[in-house]
Amino acid sequence: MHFWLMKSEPAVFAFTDLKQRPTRTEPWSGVRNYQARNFMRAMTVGDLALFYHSSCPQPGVAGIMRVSRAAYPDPTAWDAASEAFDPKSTKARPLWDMVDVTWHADFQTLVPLEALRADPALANLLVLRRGNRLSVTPVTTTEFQRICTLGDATVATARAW
DNA sequence: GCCAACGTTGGC
DNA sequence: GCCAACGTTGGC
Repeated sequence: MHFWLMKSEPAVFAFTDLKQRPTRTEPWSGVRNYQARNFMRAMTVGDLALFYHSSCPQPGVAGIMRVSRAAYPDPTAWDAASEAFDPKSTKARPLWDMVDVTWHADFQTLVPLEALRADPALANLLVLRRGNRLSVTPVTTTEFQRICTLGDATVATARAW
């Protein structure tokens, strides 16, 4: 069991969008960074991930999702019509992977970026590092639980630990 | 819109 | 393999 933080611009795909999907599940496509891809490859089904809203009026952690399918090839990479198209990736030799994520639990409140920064217990959180741009990062158990406390997550989350 | 930080690209 | 140029990210 590992914990992660995954960024998305809410104007493109928000936490509520995930919750409103018919199966509350979405493939996390479009990651085009090797380090982030490798983190996704390290994920296992059942891992929990914080859904982080970036590039928006209120950046912060919006809720919790669960990895529901391990890494598999990202088809948007070989779709010429996709913004995430990458000619270096082919069906025969896929370069980019994605995982499926499923809504897991809401927070009572969004945990704003400034609250993450203000918390001494989160001093080493990777997403707070200067200039960090990784869209997928690992989070320690302690950090994950701390952020859940800040967000006052529902009991469903507590049971999953 | 600005700009710092970082990853990627490509010439050499 | 170096490194400058470029593009992108993301907070402010």
